[in-house]
Amino acid sequence: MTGSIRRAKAEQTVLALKAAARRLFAERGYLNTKITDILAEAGRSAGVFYDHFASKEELLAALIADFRADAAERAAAMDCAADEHDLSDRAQLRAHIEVFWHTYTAHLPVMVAMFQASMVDGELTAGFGEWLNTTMLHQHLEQLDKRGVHLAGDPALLASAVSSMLLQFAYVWLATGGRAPGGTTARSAPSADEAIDMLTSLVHNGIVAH
Amino acid sequence: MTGSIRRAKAEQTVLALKAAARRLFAERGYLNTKITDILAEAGRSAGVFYDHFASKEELLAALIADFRADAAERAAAMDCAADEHDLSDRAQLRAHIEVFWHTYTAHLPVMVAMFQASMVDGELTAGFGEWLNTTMLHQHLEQLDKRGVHLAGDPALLASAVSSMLLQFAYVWLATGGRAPGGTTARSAPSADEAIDMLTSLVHNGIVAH
DNA sequence: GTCTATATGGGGATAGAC
DNA sequence: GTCTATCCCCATATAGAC
Repeated sequence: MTGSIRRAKAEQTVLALKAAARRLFAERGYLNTKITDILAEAGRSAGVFYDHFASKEELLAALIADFRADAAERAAAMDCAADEHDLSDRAQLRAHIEVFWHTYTAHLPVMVAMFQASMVDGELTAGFGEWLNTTMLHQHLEQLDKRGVHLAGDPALLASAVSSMLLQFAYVWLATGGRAPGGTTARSAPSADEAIDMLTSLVHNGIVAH
Repeated sequence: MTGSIRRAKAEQTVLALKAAARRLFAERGYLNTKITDILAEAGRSAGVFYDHFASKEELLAALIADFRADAAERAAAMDCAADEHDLSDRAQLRAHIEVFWHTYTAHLPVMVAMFQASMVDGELTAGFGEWLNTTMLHQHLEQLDKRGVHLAGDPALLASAVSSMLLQFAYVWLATGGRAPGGTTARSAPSADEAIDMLTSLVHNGIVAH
């Protein structure tokens, strides 16, 4: 049964490489991380990487798959179908944003990596915000629209704007280590809850026409 | 007077390099543009680049300087001091967003480059949105706050969120060639004016508490 | 499955002729 | 000032021993 032992060891190595990659992506970013660095961080030596992944992109794809699985689970944990939600209800909206925030936080390395990879790839640029944009926002907004709520603009545009804000804001906030943005205000650093509240208010008031 | 001739030729080369860089940044992005490419695009040969710039970053710095000059001019053209503005007035807010949009459009290559460079650099990540964030937004929001307007959150956080939205939305919109985001809606592509209207409504309603 | 050693190539950067 | 030629570093990727 040496076969299964070998497989187990390989599995261990794959996990070690993924873990190392996540650490480095969070620390220095995806583009600045060389395959060599990942190997070193994982305590493995040169050739090993290619025994498990064809390229750095493929590793990222694996991480994204892991992320998607977890994101789907978190989304499902919010129970019920999209048409039962009502984003014009503040509490529900906040719950959505909170899920987004915690998912983003939990997968920060992958988020950073996707973000940076999309800068270079072009193919990914358009498709990047989709898990958020289409999955969570666009449909909900269409729903509201059909339900007769007078929105601030075209649902697709609105969804794009809101997801842009959430993604970029979270990126700046988290990827820079939670330091308060702006910086001129001499206050104690705002908490994540404060940020989520602010985002909730902004979106809640912003998406409907007044 | 060969000295001045040489200087003039050098100046020409610098301009040619900058122009070539702008073209390529817009076309394939900053990170994907190699120094070699810029030289080829400018029709110059290998060594020339380093006679004028120490690195690609330095070239970008020069482009940013050009941009800042123009941006300052556009901002000044909106006349008057910051404390005379009132972002809670929809027309004034729209004018601000319009200036941002047109400035962004006019300097798309530099915007793309700054954006991408800041994503990778980390040093720049925080500092990137500042011309917009601090110059235009943060101060205005502080003003409103002091004037007793009840904002949706901490001015610094709000400013960061709004600038995040504007930058990311414009990036996705413009850098991907103005293709409509989302894409599932089978409508004719929305116009820039439509986008600006939407952003105006979103911000206008979003920043004040209701 | 994992290691060491090494081949390959792209792109940054410089030297020196013109 | 600009060109050609070249160096060199570093990351990717493979070969083959263990």
